[in-house]
Amino acid sequence: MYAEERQQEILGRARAAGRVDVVKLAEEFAVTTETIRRDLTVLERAGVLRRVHGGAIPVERLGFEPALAARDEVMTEEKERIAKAALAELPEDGAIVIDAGSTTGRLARALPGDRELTVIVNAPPLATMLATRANLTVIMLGGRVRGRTLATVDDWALRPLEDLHVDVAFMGTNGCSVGKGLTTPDPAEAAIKRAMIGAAERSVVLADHTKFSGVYLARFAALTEIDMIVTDSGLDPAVAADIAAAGPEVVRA
Amino acid sequence: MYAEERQQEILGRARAAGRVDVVKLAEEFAVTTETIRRDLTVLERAGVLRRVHGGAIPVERLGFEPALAARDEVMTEEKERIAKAALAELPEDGAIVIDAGSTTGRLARALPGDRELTVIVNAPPLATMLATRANLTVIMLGGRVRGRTLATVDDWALRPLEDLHVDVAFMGTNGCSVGKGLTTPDPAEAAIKRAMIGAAERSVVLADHTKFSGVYLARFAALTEIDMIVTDSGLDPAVAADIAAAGPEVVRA
DNA sequence: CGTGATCTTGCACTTTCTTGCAAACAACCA
DNA sequence: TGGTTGTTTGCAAGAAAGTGCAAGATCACG
Repeated sequence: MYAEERQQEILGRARAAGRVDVVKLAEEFAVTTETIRRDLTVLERAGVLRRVHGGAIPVERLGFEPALAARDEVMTEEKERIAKAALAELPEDGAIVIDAGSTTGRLARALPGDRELTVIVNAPPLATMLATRANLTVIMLGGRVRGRTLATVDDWALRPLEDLHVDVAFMGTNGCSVGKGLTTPDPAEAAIKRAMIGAAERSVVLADHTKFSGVYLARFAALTEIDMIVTDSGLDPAVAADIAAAGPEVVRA
Repeated sequence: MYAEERQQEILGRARAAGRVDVVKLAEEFAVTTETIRRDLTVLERAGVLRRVHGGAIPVERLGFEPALAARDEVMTEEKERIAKAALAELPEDGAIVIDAGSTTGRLARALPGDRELTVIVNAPPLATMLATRANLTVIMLGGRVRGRTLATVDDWALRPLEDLHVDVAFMGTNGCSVGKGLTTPDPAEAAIKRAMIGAAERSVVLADHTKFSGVYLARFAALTEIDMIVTDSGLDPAVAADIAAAGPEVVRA
């Protein structure tokens, strides 16, 4: 196993568990704690982890102080499958929007290396990850960066979207219901999402099945505006049928 | 078998398996490891693979950029001291701009946690790092993200700056000379830097002493526009005096 | 304020990488 | 055909990276 692979895996575990432990990692990878510490240093320098005494935590859950061992990323298996399935909707070339979010983040990571694409994002971590890819042109939407979601919002993010037209928007969501459509807790984020969908020829929503049981404050799209919803096999087929009846094609990966 | 064919085959295997091993490839293609290494170098230059110690990994498999961390491994001591010294120029509260760059990145990392500040950045990694801090409001400038420097450029980054006024701009630079002022290789980045300085009440440049021996394509500021230059003790005092005579206060940390 | 755990740092060892050079090979052009 | 030119490959020596070990510093927590 290469050092980079180990680091990748460590990052994944940190995001999944909300925190990793030096000694445990050393045991599981069968290396010494020094090696793990060096890995954590690399990851911290890359800006994706923050080291703490005994281990490290991913930057995106730094805002909340001390270790509520709350799992940050759940349903990783399903999200991976959803992202893979959504890749089928990628245009051969052209432009896409990728919304901020953990599932859409996996989609971004899985973008092929051999297709010339222009990618519009509003999440600084996504921009960092994608910008070094030789086959991609990355455009970052500006604006105030929300600490919670690490996504840009507000006026400066909205305005460029008015002048953009992309082939496909890959969107995340917090809630998805037949009656209320797609919802999210933050009105500012809802505004961005709405603008993203407005700028796109087709809109594809990536949502694991847990997202279909909640409704949040701000609606950013009705189901009729969405062309496809990619979810996992855990979604009740009856609900899937209801949604499909309301407009979007439903793919259960 | 031609080199080109072999490289395509290597790329195919890397994408299929997620990784390739130098020694194994050498055996299977019946060539020496040097040849394989040269192939991997070609593929890396094409932007489709990332070489790692012992082999290579396709870029789409990598979720973060390890190369980024490696970039600021030179002059770390000096950069750290420069960043610390520049902190003295922070306003009590108010707004600042932090330019993209490794030295300014260290400044960002060292920002105090007890001061209410609005921070304007054009580098996604900086935005990610700072956004989770409770005492900071982070505003990201949008635009196309350059892969080389991970900084946003072009029109959408420039326009918001016209409507902004900040107290201090902390700038990086590639070259700094008495005759030619502050220069950088990329005209698009020069435009952003120029706009940043224009939006700021005071401009502070962070530059280690190696920056004073080069001049690059595009000038983004004359020395008279700069209020202070923070550098390290490795700078020739005579040069420092020349610079100071041209306008900015020179601090040798 | 002490104690055990955790962290840093320097060093050594092994594996891997780079680089200069020469041989092998293909291509090109009288 | 034969000579020239440029590319590819292999070899060998020196450089660098990754890892583990050990000693000392630092931290968290009772």
